[in-house]
Amino acid sequence: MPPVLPVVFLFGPTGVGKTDLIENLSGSAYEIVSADSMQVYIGMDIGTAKPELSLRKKIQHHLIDICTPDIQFHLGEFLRRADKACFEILGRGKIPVISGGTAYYFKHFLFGLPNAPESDPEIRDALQEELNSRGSQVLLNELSSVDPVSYERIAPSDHYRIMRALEVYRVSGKPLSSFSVPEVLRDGLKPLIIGLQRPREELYRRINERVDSMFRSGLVDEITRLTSQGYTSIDPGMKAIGYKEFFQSENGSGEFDLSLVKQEIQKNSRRYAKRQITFFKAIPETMWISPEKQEDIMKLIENFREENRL
RNA sequence: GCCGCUGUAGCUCAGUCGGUAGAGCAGAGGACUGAAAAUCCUCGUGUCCCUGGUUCAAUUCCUGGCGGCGGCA
Repeated sequence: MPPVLPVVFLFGPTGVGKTDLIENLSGSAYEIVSADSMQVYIGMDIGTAKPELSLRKKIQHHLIDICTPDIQFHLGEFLRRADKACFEILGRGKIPVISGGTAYYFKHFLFGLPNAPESDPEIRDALQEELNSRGSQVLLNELSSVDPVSYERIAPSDHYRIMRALEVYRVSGKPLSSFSVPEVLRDGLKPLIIGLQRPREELYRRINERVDSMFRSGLVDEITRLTSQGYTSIDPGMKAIGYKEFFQSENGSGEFDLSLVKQEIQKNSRRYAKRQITFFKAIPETMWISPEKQEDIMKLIENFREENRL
């Protein structure tokens, strides 16, 4: 019998108002497990809209500031740490609240890891090198002979997934398509899934305003500090929205057109929010609700906690 | 005031040797097998500025207006 794991999901697109809701949760009854692939990085505070230290003091947060931006954080690491954190929180007699915007992490927290082997950086680099020097057709040909099922499934222009499929084959000797994808909830999981949504227009307005306020709070200083620490566009953390745009717009002399950078960050954030919404919609048993309905949401969470009293 | 250029999708513009039109961006929908803030797929009807004329037919040619931009005064 696996241990029972009651857990609250609180997710929604960037800028929807997750943090504001968490402000209302009691730190003696709940702890937060962040499901955010970028807030894990130390020193990236403003651009990732990390919760304030004061909030993190009021209610314990996990999986924030756990590695430096040169490290590639990934799904497997998230699941290991999130599971561990959740059980520890339960051990303290509290309910874990997984909150964030990385939909992929939520999905696999529910269903578990895919069975395919984890990535191998050396093979991945080698594949990238082959792609650059020989072109995608060579990789496509290889994929069609080694894993025709994936070849059919993956768009020819989706180099990212082509490389992943070849990587799996080179690592394991078996095609990616031979590995099954979990389709039922993990044993013992008892989730309350709350999805936050707002009218699109309102969400975009909030995103634009939040990017403005990031600049007022010193986003440029943050980037300057990170680059002076030696981080460059190739570091995994620097691929985040709010950071990569600075590298892209740099005109060689170390100068950037700030208003252009800001516009790009706003645009990329809006598009990201849209992709998040699409992904979240596919997560089953989600109760969609407006973050304005704070009382209702709190009641849902409190009731869930009552039902799962240890 | 005169001369030249210009007015087409939310924005920037292309185009129709006369048969009511199409790109990029913005935007919308979707996918997602250990990088996911990644990666990829699909989606374009709008008084073609207004007016009159020529014509079977005008957004396209012509007249006259009204905007905009540039130059000369």
